[in-house]
Amino acid sequence: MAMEKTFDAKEAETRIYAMWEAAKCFAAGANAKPGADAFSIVIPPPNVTGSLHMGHAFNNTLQDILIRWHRMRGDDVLWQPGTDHAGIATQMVTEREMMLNQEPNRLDMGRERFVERVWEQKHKSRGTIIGQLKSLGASCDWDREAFTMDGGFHDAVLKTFVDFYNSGIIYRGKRLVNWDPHFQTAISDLEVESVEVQGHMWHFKYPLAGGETYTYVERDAEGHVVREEEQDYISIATTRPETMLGDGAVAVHPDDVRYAPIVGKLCEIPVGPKETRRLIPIITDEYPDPDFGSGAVKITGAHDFNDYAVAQRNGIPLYILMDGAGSMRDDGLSYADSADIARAVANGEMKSEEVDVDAVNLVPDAYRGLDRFEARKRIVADITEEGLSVMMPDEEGNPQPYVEQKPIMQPFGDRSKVVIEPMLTDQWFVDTAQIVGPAIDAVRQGDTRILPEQDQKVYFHWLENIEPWTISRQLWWGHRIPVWYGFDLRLTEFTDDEGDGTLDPTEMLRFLTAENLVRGTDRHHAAMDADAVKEKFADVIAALPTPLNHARVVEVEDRHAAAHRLAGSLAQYEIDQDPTQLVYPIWRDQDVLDTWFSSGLWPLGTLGWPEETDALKRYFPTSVLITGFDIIFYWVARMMMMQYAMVGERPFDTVYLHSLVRDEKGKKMSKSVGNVLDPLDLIDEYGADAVRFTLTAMAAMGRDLRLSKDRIAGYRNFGTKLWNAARFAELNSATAREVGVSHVAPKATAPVNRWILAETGRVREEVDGALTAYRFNEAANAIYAFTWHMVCDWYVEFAKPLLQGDDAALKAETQAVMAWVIDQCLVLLHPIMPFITEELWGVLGTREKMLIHADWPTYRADDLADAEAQAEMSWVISLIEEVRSARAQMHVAAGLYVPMVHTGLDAAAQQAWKRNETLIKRLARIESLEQVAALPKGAVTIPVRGGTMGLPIANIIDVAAEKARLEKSLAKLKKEISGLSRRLENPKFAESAPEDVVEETRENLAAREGEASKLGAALARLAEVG
RNA sequence: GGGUGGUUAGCUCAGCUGGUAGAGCGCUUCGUUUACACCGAAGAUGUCGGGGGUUCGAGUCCCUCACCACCCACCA
Repeated sequence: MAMEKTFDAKEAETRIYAMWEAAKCFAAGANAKPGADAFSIVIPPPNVTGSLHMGHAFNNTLQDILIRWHRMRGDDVLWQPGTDHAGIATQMVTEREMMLNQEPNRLDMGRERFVERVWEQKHKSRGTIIGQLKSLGASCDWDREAFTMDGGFHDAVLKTFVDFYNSGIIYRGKRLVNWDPHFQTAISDLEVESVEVQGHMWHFKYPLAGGETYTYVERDAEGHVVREEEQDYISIATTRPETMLGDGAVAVHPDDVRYAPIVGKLCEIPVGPKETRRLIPIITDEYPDPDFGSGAVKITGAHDFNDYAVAQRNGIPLYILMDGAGSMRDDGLSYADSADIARAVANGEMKSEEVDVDAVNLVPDAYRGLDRFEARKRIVADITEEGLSVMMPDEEGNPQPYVEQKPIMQPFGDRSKVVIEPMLTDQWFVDTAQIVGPAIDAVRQGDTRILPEQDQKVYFHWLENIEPWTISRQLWWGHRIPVWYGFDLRLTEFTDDEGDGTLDPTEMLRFLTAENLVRGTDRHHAAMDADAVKEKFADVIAALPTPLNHARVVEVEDRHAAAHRLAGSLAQYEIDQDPTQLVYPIWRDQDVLDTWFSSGLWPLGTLGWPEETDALKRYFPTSVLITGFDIIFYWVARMMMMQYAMVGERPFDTVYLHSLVRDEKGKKMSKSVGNVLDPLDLIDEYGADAVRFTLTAMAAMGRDLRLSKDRIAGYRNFGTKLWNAARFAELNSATAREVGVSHVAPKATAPVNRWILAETGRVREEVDGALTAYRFNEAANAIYAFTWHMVCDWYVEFAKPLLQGDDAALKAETQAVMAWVIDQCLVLLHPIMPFITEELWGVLGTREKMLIHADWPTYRADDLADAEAQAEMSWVISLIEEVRSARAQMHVAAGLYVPMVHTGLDAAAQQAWKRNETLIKRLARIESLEQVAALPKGAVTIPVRGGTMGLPIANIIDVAAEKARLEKSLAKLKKEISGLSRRLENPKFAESAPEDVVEETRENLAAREGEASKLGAALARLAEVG
């Protein structure tokens, strides 16, 4: 069959992939030799509704290279694929589509139906990304494809949650967390991005209580008074005036003498109805920086992380001002009642812990229900109007409200892009400090290696300063938190009418109305499933007084439903006095787990844990994780912590963190900027092999890579080059099909064949060495340079005369060597360019196995090394290069064959000539070689090792050009010679430098001097001509 | 404010444990020699960011400065 001139990637890639799949080539353990070592990789699971972007293409190319390489080496290989349910992202995608389809929205749909709807979305889009990975050539064991919400995986998540819960690693609490007002859920620190934006800082007066005054004195660095005045207020700077309503105190630094006179006094928050304005104390704390702003900070514990810490330290009450959407609250108690409670706390009549923060609402009616940014505007306007802004003179000296324009770091949700609000809410947390130890030690001790090594520092820094991890999300799509709640009927405040210290069931029942229950105390339990939970609650019930101890457990939707159900049940009991009809309602936590909590279990979960599966035994710990450095905290660190916590073992032997793929200008690819290169488009245009090779060649460790289409086209051309080398071999019967499949290097006698075999041995070691060290780019470059510049540029050219010559034995030998060498190129290139190599493998021979399962070579460079042949061929190559260079510069017509002479070549050179005469003559366009006593006048001089050669072409030579050429070469040589001799003349060099370096320098110098003298002689001859 | 990486040919970047600079693309000239014009041959281009130090010798190690990028961080 005649080969086409180019490889049709589009047609072939699909066909070849299907062939591999049909033959189950990717299955775990396929091509494993008996007793082979396991080699396993878990794929970083892409979002199930996502599509392949350049980062995925890069990431999976690297994984596939390692997988294919190890598979060919006969290891027991598993590449575990799968997708992530990606809570927020998938919920977002689904809701967007529902909106486009004009389906009812999530809330109208209800939780159960909505979750079903997301599953539909999942099923619909799952194939997309998987198909895209396949078109890239990823050789995952697709039969094992996992999903983070599969039943088995869910078991792993549940078990982990329950174990953590039972050992106190997971806890629930009302804490200040990052709240995303768009998605209306808590998010973790990592999902918040700080962005610098232009902001304002307002300066307001908080009047001192009772019109009190003090002398405010400001001094410069030398202690001179720069300002002194009587003030009846304290000046506060804030970027968030809307939070003033929730202030609990004003704090100043204990050493700040300016405010010493008023510490402990009260000041008034200058917002809201005048008659009900709250007074808050002026306290001291280390937190305020006296040099910043006025040095006085308002403390709003429920809406700022710093303030929260100050409030905790000083017992300052927390007041929640906003709802989940980021609007000023319009629920709970009236403003007047709330203000009364706040005053009672301030007076010490009530403890701040006793305040029901969810009920107290200190937002005045005028601001209730306003969006937070609208409220800010109104409050600023109101304060300014009232004259409570601090005034500063403008350029003309007229006093103006003091508002600084300044850049501030503002937190945004990484997905929603809205301003994140610190919110005081009930959430679940992982106390990561308890499980972080082994994850740090593993890397410290080298049990797990992180590459590039500099990223270890980042890893350590984060883990050593780890904060609790907020794992609950107020979403519907995800692993629902396996915790059920029931009312603690023992602890609720009953009125003991008889005062005898015992609880009368009837008194209890009267008290247990829905309203009281809703405000009562919960008691929660976690378990693997509802049955186990019921058992737990049975114990709780048994401990209750009669008749409640007869109640049976019933699960209801939520807390409200539970309260009503219980109240109803009790009302019924009042009537029929039948305790067996009493129910004890429980309800499940409404929240789901952070997606990263489940993907944190990816290695264990995909291998079947908590079941003791064979896969787990065989492939865990996994060999290497390849992922982007941007998820080192999100994912890598958490996997380390979680696998250690659950099974006490490292999840990976090595973690290879790669960098980001950027556009050709170095910008991060993003949809909004529109600079995204879609890997699928590129695959379509250039073929998967070209895209893969480009990414591999650019994968220098630890550096971002800039992708350009030119580069991809260049590597597509490389594929064509390989294709045509194979095509040449095929046309000349130099293929495995013709000469037979050879697993070992054929024997060769001709230097040119011995030489290429030696070079093949070298490149095989180079490729293996580079891959072992995860230097993907070096592996790519080594095999690229070998294939193109050794095999194509030289060997194929050398082989032409031999293949077309009369020497049958030499021809046969060359065919055998060429067939083998090209096979080796295919084998060594296959991990990087799987499609074209597999195709050629099939075209060039009939084999026992497909290339994907071919044996990776183990011959060593030393086995194939041939010093004599290598030296001889390097002589031949440099001769040809010299002749070509001289001809080009002398403008000798490219196709013209010219005679050549030499002046007494030494024996080695003569032999080299003789044995390679046909090749040299053809490639250098030499007609003949004759020995002469001296180079004729006007000859072009070609200095070679072991003699001087020349082209006696006086009739076509341009004397001036030749003179210039020689002088240029000579000048370069002289520069080198002077450098080398200066080194050798330095006595310290000989003393301290290693012998071989000194020796090499000497040889170098001698060679340069020899060449220089030849050029000098040539110049002299030219002078005679002139 | 900390941390990390970068600054090498016109462009994009290699250069691992110090021995005196490379690749691809682009550019110039020549070439349809029966594998390949997605090609071949030849060629031009570098104070390796500035300064200092260690060393016989530094793009490579140390210090320092400048600029760029990214990550982390609570300055109201």
